[in-house]
Amino acid sequence: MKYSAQKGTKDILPADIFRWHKAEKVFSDVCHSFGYEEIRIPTFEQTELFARGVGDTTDVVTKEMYTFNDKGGRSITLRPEGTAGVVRSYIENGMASLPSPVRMYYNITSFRYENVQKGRMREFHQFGLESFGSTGPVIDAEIISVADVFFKKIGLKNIKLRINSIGCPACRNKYNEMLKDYFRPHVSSMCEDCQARFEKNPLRMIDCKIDGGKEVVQNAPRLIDHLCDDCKAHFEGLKSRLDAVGIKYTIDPNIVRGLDYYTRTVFEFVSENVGTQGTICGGGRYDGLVENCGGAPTPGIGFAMGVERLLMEAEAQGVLFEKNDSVRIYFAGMSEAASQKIAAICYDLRLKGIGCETDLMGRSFKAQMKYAGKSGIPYLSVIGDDELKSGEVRIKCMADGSEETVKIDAIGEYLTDK
RNA sequence: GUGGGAUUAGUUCAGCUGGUUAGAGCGCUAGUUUGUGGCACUAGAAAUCAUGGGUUCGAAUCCCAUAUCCCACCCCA
Repeated sequence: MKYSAQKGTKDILPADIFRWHKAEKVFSDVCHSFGYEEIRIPTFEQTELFARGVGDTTDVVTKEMYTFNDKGGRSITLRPEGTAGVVRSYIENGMASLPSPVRMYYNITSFRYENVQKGRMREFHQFGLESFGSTGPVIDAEIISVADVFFKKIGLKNIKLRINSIGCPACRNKYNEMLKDYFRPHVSSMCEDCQARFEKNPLRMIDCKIDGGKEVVQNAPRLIDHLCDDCKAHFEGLKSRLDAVGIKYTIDPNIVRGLDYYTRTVFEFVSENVGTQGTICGGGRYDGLVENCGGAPTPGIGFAMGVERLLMEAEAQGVLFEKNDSVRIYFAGMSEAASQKIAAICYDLRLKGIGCETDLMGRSFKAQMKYAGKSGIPYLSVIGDDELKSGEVRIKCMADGSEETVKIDAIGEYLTDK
């Protein structure tokens, strides 16, 4: 039997892991610099939470969830995103009593049963963050700047920020009615999807790929022009805050977001190298979500970033990720006695936090040298009877071939100074 | 759920219109005589040619189905 990784899943191999470590480090550092602390939530939750939180009419919930009954008869779902779980945790752990805003970031895998394509997997990784308790546009702008700073720190260029406001339930309902009135005479001439959208979610008709080019669609009233006064003020506040910091953006009235919980601010960071799945990071405000999940009315906002997409973009842009070689020195042994001494030396060095390697294959001296050369380990030392007798070794710098003599007890210090 | 392209050693690929023991580069292991590497040379291991059927005297090669991979629709990170 030949086993293979399941459709839509991928191994992250040792040869590539340094890129992930780097991205994770930068993300957590940036989040910490804004005062966010990490939260780790479970991989699965009760199905109901996602149906409630993400919205039971969304594609994610209706056709993309990994749902099963466990042996106790509970309906379990592998998280399709992180927000619902964080919200659950916020409520369950009484975080409302913590100083506001409560800010958390996370690094998780998510699961969606979808057809695979470029930048889209069934198990994928997300960096995300959530902030609870603040209504003002100040936090909206700050969330966006976390992502912006992160992209700069990673070294990505030309990631475009697009923002929009989809209003509060009040202005959105009013707008939906307006849209329906507008489209009603034209529905019959539109695509099947749009005919379905007309009843369920007319907002979506605006960014339809098929009918999008039609004059009727292009001239349709835009939500951004029909916000209530409060929502309008909020959006203006966000823009002026972004301007103040110098973050560039474009207003894209077509950003809708497919998760039901969003209100007011929605945004995306988009690239052109990830195929048609260009959204590297997407997020927005969700003022009704905590209450909807059983908590006290609490405003919230957050984003999620697709790590695979992020790394793909980094690769496409030729961003360099440094790989720090943790193994500093290779010891080649000339005899059994030498190799026993080497084992003791290595043990000591590792206690001191210095990485080292020696032969594990029973190789000849020559073959050990070959391995040392190919492995890229920066320093080399040969230990044989002479060294055992003298208590001194010669340490060779592989890059330039220079050698220095060092007492065996002082190898650690020698390497630390380098 | 719907389309298009692909699937041959660990990996990247050859294998022409069906014809004996399926090849190469890279990688891997060992050696090129015993105290200094990456190179070079030599040898070796490694493939039920994605899986299951079918056509044929004969299939990696032709046909069908399934799976997986890549890309796209939809949707999202």
